[in-house]
Amino acid sequence: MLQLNYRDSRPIYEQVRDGLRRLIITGVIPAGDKLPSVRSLSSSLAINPNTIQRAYEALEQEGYAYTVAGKGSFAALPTDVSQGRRGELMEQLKNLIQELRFLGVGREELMAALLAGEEEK
Amino acid sequence: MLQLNYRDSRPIYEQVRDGLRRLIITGVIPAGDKLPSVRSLSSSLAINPNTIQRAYEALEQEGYAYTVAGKGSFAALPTDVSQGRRGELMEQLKNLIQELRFLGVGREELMAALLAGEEEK
Amino acid sequence: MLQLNYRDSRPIYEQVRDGLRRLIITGVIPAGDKLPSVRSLSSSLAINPNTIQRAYEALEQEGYAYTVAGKGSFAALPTDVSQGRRGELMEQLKNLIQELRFLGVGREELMAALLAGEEEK
Amino acid sequence: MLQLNYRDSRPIYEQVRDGLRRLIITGVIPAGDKLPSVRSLSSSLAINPNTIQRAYEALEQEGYAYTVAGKGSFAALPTDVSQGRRGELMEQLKNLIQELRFLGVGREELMAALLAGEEEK
DNA sequence: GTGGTCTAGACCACG
DNA sequence: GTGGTCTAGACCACA
Repeated sequence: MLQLNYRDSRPIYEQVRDGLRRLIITGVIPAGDKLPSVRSLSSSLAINPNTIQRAYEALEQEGYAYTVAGKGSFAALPTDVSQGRRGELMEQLKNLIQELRFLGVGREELMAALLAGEEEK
Repeated sequence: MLQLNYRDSRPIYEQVRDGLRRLIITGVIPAGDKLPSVRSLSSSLAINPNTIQRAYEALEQEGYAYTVAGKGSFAALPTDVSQGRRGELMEQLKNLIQELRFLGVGREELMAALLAGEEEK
Repeated sequence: MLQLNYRDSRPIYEQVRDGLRRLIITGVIPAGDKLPSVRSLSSSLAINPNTIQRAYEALEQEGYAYTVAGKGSFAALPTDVSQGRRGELMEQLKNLIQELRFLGVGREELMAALLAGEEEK
Repeated sequence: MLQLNYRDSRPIYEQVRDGLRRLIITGVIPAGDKLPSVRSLSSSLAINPNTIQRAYEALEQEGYAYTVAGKGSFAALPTDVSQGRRGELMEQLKNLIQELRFLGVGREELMAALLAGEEEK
């Protein structure tokens, strides 16, 4: 379900966080559905539970998930995602477009990327 | 010329690298022009030369700069930038668009960001 | 009558306790009136009776309610509330005001909050 | 410098966080000053470094401190404190006043608390 | 069974 | 020397 790369410089908990976020964004885990438990994920990924929990805390802080003690963690609604996250992404987008344009990527190609994302969804 | 933020979680050398890259992308430092020397930057930013050196090495690896022994570092042409960097950015763009769409950002707003980046340049 | 929020980090029994306390404070349940029975609350909230029971015990310890064996629990008089609770609240108030002042909230705004609370009652 | 209570139900890291926050609010640690290092505090309080670090992370999230890797953590400006924290405190204040009024505490006494906080500062 | 907290101890990146 | 990350394993509160 999740792909980890130990050679990546990003810490494990960020990789787990990003992987789970992606599952939520892509609809693999619909809003309201339960995320894998800390323990099950830690054993299936062969990673310490503390590390997994840290990923969940980060995800919760962003607003992509919420946790009910004794019950588990669940995917939140898109409207629950923090405004900070939104602003951060828009900032990233702006910089990304600027650099890609510098590298000679045409507007058409960028448009295509925009629409491609559309279809996948 | 460069703005450092000690409160940023990114290490200093990454901030220097990103700052220089941005100067190149925005055309403040045109292709072929000399980048500030390690010594001058390290003294003007009050930072250890090793840290600056590391930023230059990273920039060179990405292809945004090249070093001439005894002469200094220079801004490279857009076409010199590594293919790896390009692919990475396109991948980022795809994911970014997907997440923003998930968060309810309309195609129009994304288009606007794309065109806005255009004007700034 | 009571609003539970499973996404709240507070345990359920605390939410029940706080909710009941609030009903008493706001006069929705006047002093001497019977509180809902453990059974009725547990079924209407779809919660384990043990959890409800725990909330009642906590409330009783604070002095906001008292239990008559075989009859149920009842809202107590304000004068029955424990001195410990009073002192605790005054301590909280002092700290709260100090922090708000530190954050730049003016005396006027604090005054307004004080008077607003008055009207609601 | 900090007072811990193992009999308190609040987790240690919250006690540390609250204690440090208080030191900042009261001006004992002025804005920009360095907070004790994770290691020094952990040894002086005889607590595991991980627990201390968790307190620092929480404090940073609230905006009361910021961390520079390899340098330490520092007290932030009041204006850096998150808006969420502000709203939370105002909500607490409202509820607190309501309960104290219910318990028979007069407006005069509340005013006094407000002004007392003023003097201490 | 679930998440929440804590300890003990380790290695690494950074400056 | 500093914080950042991770592991291994433990106990507790909650429902």
